Amino acid sequence: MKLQPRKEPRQARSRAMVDTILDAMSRVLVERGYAKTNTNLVAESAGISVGSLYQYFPNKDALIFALRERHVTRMLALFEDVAAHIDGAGSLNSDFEALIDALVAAHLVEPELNRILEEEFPAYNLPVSTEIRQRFFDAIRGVLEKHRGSITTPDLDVATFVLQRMLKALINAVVLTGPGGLSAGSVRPEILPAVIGYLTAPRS
Amino acid sequence: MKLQPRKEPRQARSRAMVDTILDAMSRVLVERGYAKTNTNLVAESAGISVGSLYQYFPNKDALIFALRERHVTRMLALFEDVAAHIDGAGSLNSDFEALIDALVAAHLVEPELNRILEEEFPAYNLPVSTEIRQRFFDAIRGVLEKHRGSITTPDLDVATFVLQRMLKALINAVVLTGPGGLSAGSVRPEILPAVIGYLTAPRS
Amino acid sequence: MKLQPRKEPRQARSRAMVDTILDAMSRVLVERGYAKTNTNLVAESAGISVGSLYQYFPNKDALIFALRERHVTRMLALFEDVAAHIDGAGSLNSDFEALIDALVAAHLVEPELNRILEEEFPAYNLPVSTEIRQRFFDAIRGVLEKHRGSITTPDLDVATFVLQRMLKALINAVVLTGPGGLSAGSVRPEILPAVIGYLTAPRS
Amino acid sequence: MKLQPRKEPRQARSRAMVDTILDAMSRVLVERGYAKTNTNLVAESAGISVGSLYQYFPNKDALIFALRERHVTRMLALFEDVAAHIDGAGSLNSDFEALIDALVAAHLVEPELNRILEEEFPAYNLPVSTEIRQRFFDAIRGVLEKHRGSITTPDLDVATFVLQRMLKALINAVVLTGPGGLSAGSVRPEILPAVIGYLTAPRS
DNA sequence: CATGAATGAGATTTCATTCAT
DNA sequence: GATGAATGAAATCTCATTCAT
Repeated sequence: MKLQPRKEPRQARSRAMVDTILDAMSRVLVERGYAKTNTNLVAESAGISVGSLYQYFPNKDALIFALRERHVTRMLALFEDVAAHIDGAGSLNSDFEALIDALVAAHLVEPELNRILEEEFPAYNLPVSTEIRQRFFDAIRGVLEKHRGSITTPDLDVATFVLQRMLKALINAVVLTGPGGLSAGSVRPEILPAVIGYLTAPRS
Repeated sequence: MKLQPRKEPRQARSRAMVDTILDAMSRVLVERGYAKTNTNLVAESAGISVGSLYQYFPNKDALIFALRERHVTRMLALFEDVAAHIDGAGSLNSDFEALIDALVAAHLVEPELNRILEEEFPAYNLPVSTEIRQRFFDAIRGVLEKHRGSITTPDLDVATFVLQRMLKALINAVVLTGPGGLSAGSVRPEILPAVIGYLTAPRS
Repeated sequence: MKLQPRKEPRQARSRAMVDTILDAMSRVLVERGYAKTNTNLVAESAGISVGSLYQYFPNKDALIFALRERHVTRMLALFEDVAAHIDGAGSLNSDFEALIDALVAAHLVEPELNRILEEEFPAYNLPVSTEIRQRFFDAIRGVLEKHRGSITTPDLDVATFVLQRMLKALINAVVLTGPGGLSAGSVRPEILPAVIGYLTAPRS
Repeated sequence: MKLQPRKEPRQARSRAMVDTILDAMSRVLVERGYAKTNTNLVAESAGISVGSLYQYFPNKDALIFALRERHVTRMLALFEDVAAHIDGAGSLNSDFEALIDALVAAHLVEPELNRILEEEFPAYNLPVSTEIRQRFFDAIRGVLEKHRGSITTPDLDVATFVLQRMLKALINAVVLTGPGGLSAGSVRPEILPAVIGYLTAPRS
């Protein structure tokens, strides 16, 4: 008579393992850089055998993809939390200020890993899943909708797309470059004007 | 009486060879992607032996670096041509329209190569030479200076830096994405408003 | 009741493998000479893949070094066995006769390999480990000490050093040269007089 | 009407060239070590083209062989000069003292080159020419003959052979090891006792 | 004869992946 | 399922030698 057959044994063990492996991958990546990262090293760092690693990931690309996916998901979580609290009661300015803060915070989740993923990575064949992309998109678009009246941009989809690119570029400029130099300090306060400027620019 | 028939052997032959090799590199890169590009293939595609390739480039990285450098230099040439004709007589709007056109044109020099270079590359290991960067920077800054009066951004250096990032991100969005999708057609006309919006945004 | 059937997997397998590889290295070296020896050939001759070879030796030099070390260790073993039996009860003459016999025997362990190792090698890059050297030195010095009284050489360390060089040179002369020629037969009996002559030479 | 067609044009030019090349080879060898020496480098250092180098030497081995040969010949010249002055009027002791001095001097002709040639060299297929060997042999044997009466060694050929090996080993021990350490200072004065001891050892 | 660019076989080493235990 | 030794294709780079100019 078995009571409480533990809980979700297979799945759970699997999840934990997957995370252990991704943690190891992240660690090795950060410690040695992409060029010197290899599956054996990752397995070792995860405290398992390569064979086991291949039980959870069919190949190296899947591993990379999963790590990126997890990283972006974590960023998304942080970002959506903030975005959810934007109720349109605030001004366009204050709402986007919050959004940008959230995005910057999101980019600081695992900054070194983020840098590797952004800079050192052959993005070959490994696009971020469309679902994640879509949710980032939706979060931004949601805020835009709440301020439809104050925005001059004709098409909200296009505006969202443009904003997404702008924000990513500017935030990476702030986050990726080492401390010192032109960027970090002085670029940060320019992001909001750029966003608001674009959204409220007079259109002919 | 012979007019300089001499010949310019060394330099000339070398230049031609270097270009032949870079052309081959570009071809292979575009055809097979970075991951499947190797020096033997490049040499073969250039119609020379690996040995010869290594007579002109000390190693694979130097080859990639040189290709990027050549590509960016070509883009810069196109861009500077246009930028040079902007004399400040036009409006901020029309001048930046011209600048954006030039930049888009520059990004269409070798679009597939450009895509590989932008997307598949360990940017980290292969920074574009600072001279090229600086000249792009100067060209943009030059236009800003001519319109200093109509711009609300306090620091022109920072503004240039921000613009550079914004422009690169948006133009890539236009240029890099395959046909179809949101981008190309609809994003293009948004670049100018984004730029002008940022530069003329009211500051508190 | 099973008596320690356990198994000694890692170490044991590793040892065997290392020996298999060194055997193969030795074989290839003897068959083709150093210049024509390469890791692929060694792996093939060992009946393993190159990859496996590199699991046991980090690079080609380590392989050569290990082979030399093993060879010299085997020679040392043979030599020490004999040297251990020299108790000083015999005459200087008879003791060194035994020592020389032991040394010659030691040099005949794997004569062809020995020849390659002695003649074809960048000795400079591959010094024999100092421990081995020291033990050869000690064995000789031990015998000298037992006959301190009959030896005219003032410094035993120097004498040992000189003897080591002399013995190596003369024994190699006997062992290394192909059959026929002056050496083998007629040089052998000269080694003892040379040694004894040196040790007992009247000093001014 | 041509007078004085220069003198020995072909030969002379050839000789000079050969020496220039060997000098370059020696220089490169000493500067970079055997492993990093290659024909292109040698040609460059000689101030000629590789093509020209191959006009004078059919292949790399011939180059190495010639260099060794030249080096050994120079050593021989120095050595024979001294040996020629030994007229048997002196004692066995003093004559061999002179001989050893000459040999040491000979080994110091181009010490770094000598070291490379002795230690860093795969001697594969490249024995010193028998003529040179023979002349070294004859020089030593000549001295022995002059002291036939005071020597106990039965066969002079064998004695010469043995002496040659002993001397080479001991002198290299003195010459090759860097300053400091056991060797240089203290081994040098042991060479003569070793030689005399061998030659005058009482025989049963 | 001289030149030196071109050659290309070949050597070392890496690492994603498999599979017998 | 886990293990990790074994695999071997593949990649980078070197250098003795040739030969068209």
